[in-house]
Amino acid sequence: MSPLTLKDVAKTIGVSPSTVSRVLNHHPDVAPHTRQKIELGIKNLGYTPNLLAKDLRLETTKTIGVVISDISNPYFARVIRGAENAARQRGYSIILCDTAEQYELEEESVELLLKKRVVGLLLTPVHEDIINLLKLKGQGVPFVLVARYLSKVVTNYVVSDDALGGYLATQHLIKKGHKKILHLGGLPSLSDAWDRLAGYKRALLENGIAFDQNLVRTVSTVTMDEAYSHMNTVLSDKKIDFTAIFCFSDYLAMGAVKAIQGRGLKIPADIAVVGYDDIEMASLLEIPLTTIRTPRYRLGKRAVEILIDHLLQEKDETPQQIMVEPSLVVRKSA
Amino acid sequence: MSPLTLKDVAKTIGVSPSTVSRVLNHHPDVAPHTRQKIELGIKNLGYTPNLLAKDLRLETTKTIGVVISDISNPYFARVIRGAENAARQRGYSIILCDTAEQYELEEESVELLLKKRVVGLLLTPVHEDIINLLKLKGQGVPFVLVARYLSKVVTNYVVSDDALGGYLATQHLIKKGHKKILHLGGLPSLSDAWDRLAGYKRALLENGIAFDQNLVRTVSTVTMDEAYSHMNTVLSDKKIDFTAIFCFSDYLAMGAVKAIQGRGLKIPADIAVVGYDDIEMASLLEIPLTTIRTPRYRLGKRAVEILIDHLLQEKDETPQQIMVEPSLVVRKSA
DNA sequence: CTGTTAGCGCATTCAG
DNA sequence: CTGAATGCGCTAACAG
Repeated sequence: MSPLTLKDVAKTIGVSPSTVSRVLNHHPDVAPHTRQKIELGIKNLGYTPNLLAKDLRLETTKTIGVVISDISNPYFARVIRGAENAARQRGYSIILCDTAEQYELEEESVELLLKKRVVGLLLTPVHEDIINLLKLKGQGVPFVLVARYLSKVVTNYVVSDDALGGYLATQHLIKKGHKKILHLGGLPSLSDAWDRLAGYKRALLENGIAFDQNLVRTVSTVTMDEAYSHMNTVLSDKKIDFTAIFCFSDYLAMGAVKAIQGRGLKIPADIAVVGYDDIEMASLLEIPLTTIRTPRYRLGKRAVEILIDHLLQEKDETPQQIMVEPSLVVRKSA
Repeated sequence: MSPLTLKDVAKTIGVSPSTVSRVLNHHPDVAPHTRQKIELGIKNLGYTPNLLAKDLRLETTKTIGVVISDISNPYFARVIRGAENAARQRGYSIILCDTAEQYELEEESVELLLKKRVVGLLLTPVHEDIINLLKLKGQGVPFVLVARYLSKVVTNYVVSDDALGGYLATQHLIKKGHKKILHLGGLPSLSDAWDRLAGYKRALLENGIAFDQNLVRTVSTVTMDEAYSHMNTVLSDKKIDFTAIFCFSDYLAMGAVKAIQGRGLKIPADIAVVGYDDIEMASLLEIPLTTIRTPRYRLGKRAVEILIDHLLQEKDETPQQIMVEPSLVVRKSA
C-alpha cells in the first residue's frame, strides 16, 4: 500500500539502488543497456520518487513559496501566473499561500513555508510589521516583496511605481478641469496606498492646487462594499465638496461608482472617477473605467527572476529594487 | 548557515534529541521544568523544524494538493478559500497548483504533488482524459473532483448541479416568453458544459419546444473574447434566429453582451441573456446579469471534508458524490 | 521521566 | 561502469 521506493525498484530489476538513482538523475556513468532496462522498469512499476527524501538528502528544495495577500483579487492572478511560469521554466516549483489580507495568516504561511524548507519566497506584505521578514532573514532565506514594499526595511522588491501612477491619475483629472479631487485610498501604512497618495499630492502641488486633508478618505478594508458605504457617507456630507475621485483600486472605484449612481448623479458629468489596477472588469462596466494599468504578469516574473538570481550567487549582494512603470488608460469614467 | 537541527537545539540546551522532539510534539511525558527550559531554548535559538525530515520519518504529510484549472477565474478563488479554511481547521495545509486550463500542466502538477507525497488532492479536471486519475488510484492517493466530474470513471466529487442550473436558466427564459433560445456552451466533453446543455434540453422538452441543434453553439476556449467573436459570427448569420441566449458562464455572457450591443441591439428587449456562475462582476455590469449562482465556498469546503474523512477511515468506502443546488438570480439581462 | 538506537528514502562518497 | 556504506533531520520504540 505504501509507495514503491527506489530500493524496491532496484531489487525487482536486479540492480543496486545507486544505479537506479543514477539514471533518475541523468548521470552519464551508466551503461546504455542498464539505463534502458531501468528506465523501462521505473515506468512499468509506476515508481514515483519521494521528494521529501530527496530534498532532505540534498538539503535543498527547488521550491519557492509565494505568499499572496488575496488570490480572489484578479490583479494577483496574473502576478502569480508570471511567477509560476518563470519558476517552472527554471526548474523550480511553487507553493502558493493566500493570506486573505490577514496578518495572522501571513505569519502562519511564512512559518509553514520555512518548515517546508522553501529556498526563497515572494511575499505581498499585508502589514507594515516586519517580524516575518526578520524571521526570514534570520533563517537566511531570501525573499522578494511583490507589489508592495516596506519602507522600514531594505529588501528586494518588485513593485509598480505607485507614486507615478497616483500622479498620472490625478494629473489626468486636473487636465480635465477638476480642482476638487477626492482621494479614496487604503490605509497608507502600506507602500502602495502611501505612494499613490504621494503621487496625488504631487500632481496637486505642481498645478497649484492646495492639498486638502478633508478630501483624503481612507477605507480600512479595500473592498467594494466598504467603498460603497464610505462614499455614501461622504456624499451625504454637505461640507465635502468635490467633482472627481481618484480611487486606490478599481474595486474601490466600483463601489464609489455604485454609490454615486445611487444618488442619481452622473459619471463623469457630475463626478469623474479614476480607478487603479486595470483589472479585467474595468473595461466592462456600464461606464468603462479610466484607470492605471500595471504590468502584473511581469511583476511576478521579475520577482522570481530576482529571487533565483539571488539563489544562484552565493555572495550577499545588494538588494534589487525594481519599479515598473504604470500607464494611464483613459475610458469613460473620467 | 544551514538551519539549526533538533540535535543542535538538544545539545545547546543539554538534553537529548528525543526530549526536544517530545516537547515539539506536545507529548505529556516531559517534566514541566524540562519542558519549559526547552520551549524557551527553541524560541531563543529560532529553531524551525524541518518538515521534510519529519514527514519522511512519519511517512505521511498532512498536506493536500489542490489542482485548480484557473485561479484567474474569480469563481475558483472562493472555492479555494473554502478548501483552504476547511483544511487548516483540521490541521492540514494546502499546496495550490494552477493549470491554466492546460492538460499538460495538470499532468505536471499531479506528478509534482505525488512526489511531494501529498496525502490526497482536490482536482478540477481540464480534460476528460483520466490518465492522471488512474495514476492517483495507482498510488493509492485519494482525490475529490471539484466543480466538474468525469462520467467515464467513478470518483468522489463535489459539484454544483449543472443540469439543474441549465434547466433553471432556460426555464426562466421560456417563462419570459422566449421560444428560440440559443445556447452558447463550452465543449461538452466536461461535465459542467454537458450537464448545463442537458438542463437546457430538458427545459425545452418540458415546454414542448423542439430542440434545434443549430441553436447550440460551442466555443473552444471559455473566454470572453472567444464568445464575442463567436457571437458576431452568429449574429451575422441570417439563418440563425433566436431571441435569447443561455451562456455557459458569465464570462461568455459578457462577450455575448458586447457583441449584441455592438450591433445596436437592446438587452433584454431584442435579445435576453442569462449567464452562469454569478461571479462578482455579474451584478456590476452595465446591464446586471441574470445568472445562476453556485455556492462556491461550500464546494471547496465540502471537497476537503470528504477528502479528509476518506483519509481518516482506512476502509475503502464508496465514493462520495455531492451535488449542491444552484439557484437562479434574476437581474436585468433577462 | 529521559536517553539511546534505529530507520524513513534517497544521493553520494568510496571501493571494486 | 556498478555496488556497499553512510547520513540528511526527525520520531518511535525500547531501555533505564
